[in-house]
This record gives sequence, C-alpha cells and structure tokens, in this order.
Amino acid sequence: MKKIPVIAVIGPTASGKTRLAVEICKRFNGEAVSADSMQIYKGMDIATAKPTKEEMCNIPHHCMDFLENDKSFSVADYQKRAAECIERIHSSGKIPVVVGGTGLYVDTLLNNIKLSEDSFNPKLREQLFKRLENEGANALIEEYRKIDPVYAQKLHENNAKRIVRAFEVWCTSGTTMTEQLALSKQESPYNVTYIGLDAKDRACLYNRINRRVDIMLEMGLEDEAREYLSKENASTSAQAIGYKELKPYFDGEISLEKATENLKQATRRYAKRQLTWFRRNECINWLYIDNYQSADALLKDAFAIAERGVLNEEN
RNA sequence: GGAAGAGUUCCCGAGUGGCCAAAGGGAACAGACUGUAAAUCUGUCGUCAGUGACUUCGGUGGUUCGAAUCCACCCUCUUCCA
Repeated sequence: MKKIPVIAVIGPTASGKTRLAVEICKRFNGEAVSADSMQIYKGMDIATAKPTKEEMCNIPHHCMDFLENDKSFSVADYQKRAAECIERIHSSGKIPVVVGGTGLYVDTLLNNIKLSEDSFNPKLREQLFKRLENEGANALIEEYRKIDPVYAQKLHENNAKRIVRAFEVWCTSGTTMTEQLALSKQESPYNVTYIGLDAKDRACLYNRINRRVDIMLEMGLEDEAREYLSKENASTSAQAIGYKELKPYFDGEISLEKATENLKQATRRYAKRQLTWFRRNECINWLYIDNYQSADALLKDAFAIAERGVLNEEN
C-alpha cells in the first residue's frame, strides 16, 4: 500500500511554525492541518496566535477555528477529524502539511495510534476522583497494581489524572493500560517528513516568547480575555495560556505588569515541555532558527528537507 | 541628627549556638506523557571528588570545643522621630 506523504512542521510555541508551514504549502501545493489543542476554538485568536487571513496567504487551514469554547475536545476527536482532513487533501492531489505544537495530537495522528474505544466516561471519572480524595492515591495505585502491575509501577501518587484514567480505561473497556498501550500500535498510513523548529540558544526562544506576549497585549489580548472569561467555558479551552493568567489582574489582585510576567513565564514553561516531548522523536529534522541569518536561508533548508521527503515518496 | 528593624544559597523566604549546604516556595535545567495535554506529573538544583572533603548566610574582627545564629565595629536598606 502506498502511503500518504505528509509534511509535519512541529516545535515549541513562537518558533515560527505557522509561517514556515504556509511557505511550505505555497511551495509544495499543500494545505495546512493544524495540530494545536487550542487553535481549534473559535474566538481565541490572539491568545492562541492563530494566523490572520493575510498570514494564511489563501492557504486552507484545517482543524482550526471551528469549535465553541464551551465544548470539550479530546485527542480522539482530533485524530478522527484530522485524519479525515489528510485523506481529503491527499485525494485532491495536494500535500497535507500538519503544523502544530501539541505533541500528543501530532503523535496520535501521525503514528496512527489506536485509542481505546469508548473509554471516556466523565461520570465514572468524577467518582474515581472522589474515591481518590477519600481513600488516598496510594490505595488506588495498590488496587490497580493487582490488575496491571506494570503500569502501576509508572503511576505516581501525585498524578491523580493518570491514576484515574488507568481505572477509567479498565472499567470501561476491560483492558488494562499496559494492554491498551500494546494494542494502540498499528501501521501508519502516512509517510511523514518532520521538520522541527528550535533555537540553539534557549534564551533566543524565550526572547521571542516574551516579545510575542507583548505583541499579543498590543493586539488586544486583554479585551479578548475579558470576553472569554465572561462566557461559559469548557474545561479544555479553559486550560489555554493567556486568559487564566490575566484573571488575577482583572480581579484586582495583581498589577498588569505582574500578570504579564506570569503569562510570559507560563508560556516559556510550556515551550520547554513541548521541546521535551518532541525531542524523543528521532525522525525530526531539526532546524535551529538562531543558526540562520535570514528567514530565506532557513526556508531554503526547510524546502530541501521537504523536497527529499516528497520525492522519496514518488519512488 | 536620633530611634527601631532588616541584610540568608539565582529570587522570595524559614532558620536565633551543634541534628545546617541551611525548611518551604518560585525560577532554571532534565525527564515522563496513549480520550482534560497551552493540561498533569517526576527528578536535579553551592563546588568537587560520588557514603567524604571544601567554600557559603552584608563586611571585618572577636567569644566558643563548635556560629547563619552571641559580641564589637563598619557598610547598605526600610520605617518612624527630628
């Protein structure tokens, strides 16, 4: 079976993924498929640094800007939607260019991870959290150890979410987490060429983040945040960096300067986590933004990598 | 000019004679991650050799077997009175 060629542009926030992806789409007749857990939401434009109309240069961007922020979303939802997008783009003779910084989304989609079926049960989840609170995390871990000692070993008493999820999977599907992990691996229909953006000097990336936050504020992040916070929100969108950091300022608890600093810091820490996630992927061709004198020079290298990937496919 | 108080490891901050390289938090760095993932969580965090040594608690000197902790003087900062 011939695999679908896909170009994936990944990396931490503020590394320049969006722009690079658009350039690659223009150059290789591609369409962008966002892999970003927050850009899916409508309205959250400034905070999630969605590309503007001009920045998109008429390139279609899929999996972006389609959901109300009082709706929850999950990797499973994403995988389904994005896989369909890729299929459609490919059928129309174009190259799908996956672009985003949500590592879990990227990997689940591109590695074609088979998620456990119907293992999502909010009610059960709530009960489990209650149990965890009453009986203690260790009690639950010990109980889980009886059914799945391997995964129980990896569970940490402080990570309530993981403990609860392990039980949730077991109770709803009857498979243990260890079994699920093994079951999830299946052949991927994609031939992915990864281009990763990073900075040799971490300070360079952090400066870009700081600058970008300042720009967001200038663009009206405050108003967007007030608007967002005045509405009903789902737990997923409420996790976005940008609004929750501004809330204490709105409530008069801290100064705008302090809130801005917190926002920058939260974003920097996020970038660090993204890097940790992506670094374990050995297939990524890393491009270091601070190694280049000009955007064009970087583009040239990126095109070369993409070209190799696409050509490779045709053989 | 007088009075009171404070100066602790990158930051905040506990510590008032030995159990102190010094609680706790933050930052930073590294890591984990399979339906909340921009989330959640873990480890390291004075230096060096790796169960020990060495340098640190504003500065200098002193008391003591022993000091971040006590004393003296000096420097800096804060508040109050002039």
